[in-house]
Amino acid sequence: MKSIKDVIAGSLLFAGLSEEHLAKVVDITVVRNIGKGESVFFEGEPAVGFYMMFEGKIKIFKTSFEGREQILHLYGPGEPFGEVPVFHGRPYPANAMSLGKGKVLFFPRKEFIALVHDNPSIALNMLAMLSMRLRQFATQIEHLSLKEVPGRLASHLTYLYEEQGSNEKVTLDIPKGQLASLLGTTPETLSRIFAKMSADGIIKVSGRAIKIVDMDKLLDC
Amino acid sequence: MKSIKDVIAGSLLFAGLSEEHLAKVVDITVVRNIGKGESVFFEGEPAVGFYMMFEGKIKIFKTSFEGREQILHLYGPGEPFGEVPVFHGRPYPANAMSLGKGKVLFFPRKEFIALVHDNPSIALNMLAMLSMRLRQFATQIEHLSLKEVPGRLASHLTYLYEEQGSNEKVTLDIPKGQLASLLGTTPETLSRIFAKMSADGIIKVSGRAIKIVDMDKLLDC
DNA sequence: TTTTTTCCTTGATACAGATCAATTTTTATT
DNA sequence: AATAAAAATTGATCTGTATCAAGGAAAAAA
Repeated sequence: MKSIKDVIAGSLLFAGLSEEHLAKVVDITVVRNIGKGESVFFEGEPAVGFYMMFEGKIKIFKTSFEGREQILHLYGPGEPFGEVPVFHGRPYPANAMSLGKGKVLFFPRKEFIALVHDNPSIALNMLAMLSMRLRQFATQIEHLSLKEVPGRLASHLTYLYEEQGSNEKVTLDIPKGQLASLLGTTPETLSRIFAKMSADGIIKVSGRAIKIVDMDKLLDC
Repeated sequence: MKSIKDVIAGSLLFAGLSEEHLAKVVDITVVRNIGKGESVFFEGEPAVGFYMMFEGKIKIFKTSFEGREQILHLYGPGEPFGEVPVFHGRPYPANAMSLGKGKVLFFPRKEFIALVHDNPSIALNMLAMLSMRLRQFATQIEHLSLKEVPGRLASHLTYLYEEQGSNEKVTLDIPKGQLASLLGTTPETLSRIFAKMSADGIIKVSGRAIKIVDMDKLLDC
């Protein structure tokens, strides 16, 4: 089991810090246990700091008036979230809810800002972090607007494929209903598309395990 | 007519810099004239620096394989663009094209990074900048996924309403076709919705001038 | 293991919005 | 002012996907 310090030191945000500075970071961290489906913060809530995933998985999402949900991000251990308000004071722009049992680290705003002043490299890491997220968002907007659901699913599967490395088999790391919300569609539609892709000999689905049978066809979606 | 220094000093990115530092910024800037419809950079192109709008208006956008276009941002004087690649080296994530005749300022990556080292407050300004953009993107994703086109148009009109202040009249600052691309729809659909809203007594359209007749109904869209 | 709950799938239907096509209006150019 | 080019509108049609509804499978709890 990883320690708080392990996770912090292994994160991109705090990468390259000296032992001394790392200790200071650990010093201001607060650990919090979260249960399945528990909220860490809500959209519009005033922000007094930001978080980093310690154990488990969290979703950052928006909800419509009618109750439909769009996932913006999924974060795992070592990934910070809720940092946006830290740098311009406004409330949290979206909701954060745990997908399972887990632990999060909390960094109070004031103390963190002080740390940044001491350590400009944190600011540069943070800039890189936010830049990466902007890029991801741009891709998500592109997909939502210019691709249809099969294309978005195909992109996600190839993304998992590259991430997971092993042969032609990928494993979904979230329930299919949540994947639907991430792709900007409904569970019903996603289910139908999985069925269609299977019928077309593109993939083979058994539970959360997806075998990519024909990568070329998949990329054509 | 504003000078280069005026625009730089008035930008959020370089806000609060001393005269001395401002001079250094001006020192590394390169001015470039751009014509209507001219591209400043393309998606995938290696980035050697970033830009700031000097005169005119620029759109940042993605295009689909079939040629449909989604605008991610519209920027005017004083607003930087193409900064994302500066902080993690990868190529530009989208295209930039001028909407009319104008001028842009270019900041070479290397020189700018050196400036940041000298002046940590630039880094903090940049963090605030990127945070704001993440927030805007989150809203855009929310709208694309959870709202229908009339709702997106309504949001845009109320946004213009707040920005422009004056009575119940707002003026579109871009052609309607470009607005369609910004809202993630087609010119045809947008045109129909304008017609419908007019028929419903919500707004009154004459060219680019929109009069908001019934704000309550508009917010209900 | 049995029960309960959650998640997923499949069918039938409805609709928002894209696309194709043609015209009109507006803006730019000579 | 006349001509050309670009932008916007309107009609007809088609399709992807949401929604409503119900049944089945898997996972969690007892």
